[in-house]
Amino acid sequence: MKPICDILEQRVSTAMAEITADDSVLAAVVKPSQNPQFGDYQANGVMGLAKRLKANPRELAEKVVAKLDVADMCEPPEVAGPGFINFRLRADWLAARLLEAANDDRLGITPVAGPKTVVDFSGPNIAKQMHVGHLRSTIIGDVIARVLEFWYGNPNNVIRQNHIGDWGLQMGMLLAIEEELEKNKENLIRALKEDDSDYVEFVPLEKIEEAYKQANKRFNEDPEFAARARNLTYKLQSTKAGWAYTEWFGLRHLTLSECQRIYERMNVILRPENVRGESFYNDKLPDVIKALQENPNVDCHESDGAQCVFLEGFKNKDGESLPMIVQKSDGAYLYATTDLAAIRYRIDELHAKRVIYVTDLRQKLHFQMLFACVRQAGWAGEDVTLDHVPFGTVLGEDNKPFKTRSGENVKLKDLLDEAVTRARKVVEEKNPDLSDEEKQQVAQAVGIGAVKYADLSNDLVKDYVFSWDRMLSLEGNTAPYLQYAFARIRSIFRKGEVDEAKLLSDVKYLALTEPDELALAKRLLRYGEVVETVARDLRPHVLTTYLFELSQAFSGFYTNCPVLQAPPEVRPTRLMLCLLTARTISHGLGLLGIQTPQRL
RNA sequence: GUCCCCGUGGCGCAAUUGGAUAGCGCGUUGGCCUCCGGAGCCAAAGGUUACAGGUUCGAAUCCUGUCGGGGACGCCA
Repeated sequence: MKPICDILEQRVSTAMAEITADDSVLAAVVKPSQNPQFGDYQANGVMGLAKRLKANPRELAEKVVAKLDVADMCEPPEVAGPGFINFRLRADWLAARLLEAANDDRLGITPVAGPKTVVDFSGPNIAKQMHVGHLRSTIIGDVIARVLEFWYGNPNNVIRQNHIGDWGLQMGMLLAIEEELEKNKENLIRALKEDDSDYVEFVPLEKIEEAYKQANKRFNEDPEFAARARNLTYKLQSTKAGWAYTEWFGLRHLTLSECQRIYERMNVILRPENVRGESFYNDKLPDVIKALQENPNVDCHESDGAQCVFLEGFKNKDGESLPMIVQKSDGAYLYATTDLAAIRYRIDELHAKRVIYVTDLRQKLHFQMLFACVRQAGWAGEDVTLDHVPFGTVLGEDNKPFKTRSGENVKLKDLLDEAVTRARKVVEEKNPDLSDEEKQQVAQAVGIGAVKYADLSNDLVKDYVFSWDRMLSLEGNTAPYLQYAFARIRSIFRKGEVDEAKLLSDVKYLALTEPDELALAKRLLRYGEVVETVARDLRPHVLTTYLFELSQAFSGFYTNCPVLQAPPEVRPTRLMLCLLTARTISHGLGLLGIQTPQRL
């Protein structure tokens, strides 16, 4: 079934087309009503049309209503205010749709064919532990991929790409340190291999990260070291046969294994085969420069020793044309170059028709220039959509970027540990009778869920303050609240010893009469249009808001409508409402990468 | 200096991107429930949507300016 909004949109615009000769686009602009007194849905488009036709909007609306065929699903529509058309859904139609949803794995949501889409997210760096700086991109990117996979009904249509930082000077610096250590047989990377043939099992990334910081310092203070680092960078990039490449490969493998563990703990779907790091594009970079220089539509030339692309409409602080540097004066390439190579690869090799970048909003200008450049170069045609999904900063209680007391970036590993520890206390309090193992599983789901939900539940472009107390609260718009709601519904089925398969096959109609039943039913049926909105606008908080409102609607229903003690003629209907609510919460949280334990 | 983003009851956030009387949670006040794990429920108080203009049937949303906060702006990503 299509979302109700879309069904009505189509019906109303058809009616609008019948009463006007104007064949330009006729948008009915159907939206859910904010206020129940105006019905369930409203069409706002007639007022816009009236303006174009210089007609009286109310009269026009009456004409549209006369042509409108919605008797199967709605009470007779009403014209109200300056020209709104209000719709109230019929209880029997709602009931039929709910049964349809209940008997469908996709909750009655029809997949919509979409473009082949690349989602670029996470992007950690080699030799560094993942930290809060990677939190949002990783969480949000995964959600976007999950939502599009579901909405398109075809997981193969969505390609996750992890554009890791695994190349460049910082690698040379680290290799320079390693070179010194090896002289003293104290080597950093190889020591791990000797300890264990599968060095993945031992990952003192902390040690490597320390060496990395040391290398940065040395690089700035010691010219001999700096020269050696540059030389090793060159060696690394010029041949796969040498020591430098081998060491680099071990380092990379080690870091990625650690990342993989983090992704799995976070319930984020991102696998080794999704990794296309900077190194992957290395041999494609010279051709990027060449292609830009030879492209008659692109102004790419040398400036102050660097190769730059100059794009119209971009100015620097002196009001001069702002260059996008694609090759430094020393011949090295930059992230703009790799991003250009990546975008070509995604369009030409992966056949992407839509590319989505999930990064913090400080990179906005970079992506504007990048997109402008590939458009101008003709590498991305009109059939390709390029999106940057920018997000704000995670702040500490002091309203400054979230750091440890000593001013370091908070490691994701530590953050996840603390989330689970704190969630364990909540579980301990709520349900002390669970087995130790189950408590730990639940704590995992609740803790990680809380962190993710807090990140997703407000507008992406805004900063938010990281607060354990708020995100782990069982009250308000949080993951634990929804997980608890789910667990409570599951407990109804346990207590009533309900055979769900039998319920589904037995129930042939739903008797929706109570206002709370109807309100819940209508809320349940809006799930499809919510998923559609998230897929279209890439705004996950629309989904969190919906799930919270759904739970509130359920609360009202549950308070006023007994389920297990209900008389036999209404009990199946109410059980079905419970079942669908639980499934919708679970499915929605699933799209957010959050698990729903049966008990909490 | 230029550009971008943000500003909504005491606090935290929404408002389906121009729709009707700006909603929700926390907190506050008063009431309700001998009931499926209170995730309670109902009611009340609390708003000039930072400010000033403008656009139109209609503005938190669009335009102009001001104030406040954050960010970006040539060899980092």
